[in-house]
Amino acid sequence: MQTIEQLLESKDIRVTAMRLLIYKFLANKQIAVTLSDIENAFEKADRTTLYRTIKTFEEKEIVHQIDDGTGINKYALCESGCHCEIETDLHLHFHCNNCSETICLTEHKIPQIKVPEGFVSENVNLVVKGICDKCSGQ
Amino acid sequence: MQTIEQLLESKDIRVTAMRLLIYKFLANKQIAVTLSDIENAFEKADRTTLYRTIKTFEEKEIVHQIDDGTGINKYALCESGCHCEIETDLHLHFHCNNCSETICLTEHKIPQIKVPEGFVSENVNLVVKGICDKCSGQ
DNA sequence: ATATTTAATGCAATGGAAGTGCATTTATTG
DNA sequence: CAATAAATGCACTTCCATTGCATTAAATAT
Ligand SMILES: [Mn+2]
Ligand SMILES: [Mn+2]
Ligand SMILES: [Zn+2]
Ligand SMILES: [Zn+2]
Repeated sequence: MQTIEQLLESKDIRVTAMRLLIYKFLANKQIAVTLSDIENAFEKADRTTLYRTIKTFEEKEIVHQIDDGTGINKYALCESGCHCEIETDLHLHFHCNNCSETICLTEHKIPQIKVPEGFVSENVNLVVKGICDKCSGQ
Repeated sequence: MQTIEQLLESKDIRVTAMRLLIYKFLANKQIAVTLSDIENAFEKADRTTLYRTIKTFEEKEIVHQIDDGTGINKYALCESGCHCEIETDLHLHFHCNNCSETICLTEHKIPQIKVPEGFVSENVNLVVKGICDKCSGQ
């Protein structure tokens, strides 16, 4: 069991107060968040700092960006030990048309997708839209 | 074999010079195009007109919008007789990381995706990224 | 401990793209 | 031809992502 500080350091991310706060914020969320979500949670902090913090987290692979089709980038912590760039680690995302929340279905890996001759698959983005468990009333 | 005019009329789209031009432009493209692509092809036309024409085509289901993860909406003609809203008609899209082109793989339908209990799937977006046939040199 | 260097943060500004209100032109219909 | 409705053009707005540069804070060397 490592502390957040240790995790950040192990990924070559220098520990700052802001980074710890943002990490904890993401860790507490069960859903993917937008930059604005983070902004609203930390009103005193500058938007740019939040933006760059997320980008740093993304580069160092403790956060992955999610394109759920809303046109707004969302972010979520990676599973510990995940390698988002590897196809076998890719999970699908669910976007609720009712509450607009987007969640990682980390248990649901993306199936092998066949592409035509001559095409090389490097990455797959799979987003399912519909009604989430909370909104479907069950 | 129906003319473009007949196709538009059958979909309740009034025929105008601009609409015919845009339709032909889309029909000649083998790849999905952005609004800017259309803008560049028709410099005399106003962007709003092009925008609204595409939106009309989309509503009337002769064009589908593609979110390939670049953050810029792309559009492509639907197959004749397709119903983009129906899950079984959904095909996957391929985005080339080299030439940045996005193409419809209309032959490749999206496989049935399992979602957890309580979730209801209404729509699926599947984008494969990698190297296209032209760029892979084969 | 202090000076030097490097990284993080804050502020201001930019740019791209989507979208809208309203006036004008064009097409349709009585 | 007059009346009506739709399409087009122009100006403007909003939202989000991104960058340059000055400032502050942290890390390292002296
Ligand atoms: Mn995820
Ligand atoms: Mn397509
Ligand atoms: Zn929901
Ligand atoms: Zn290519």
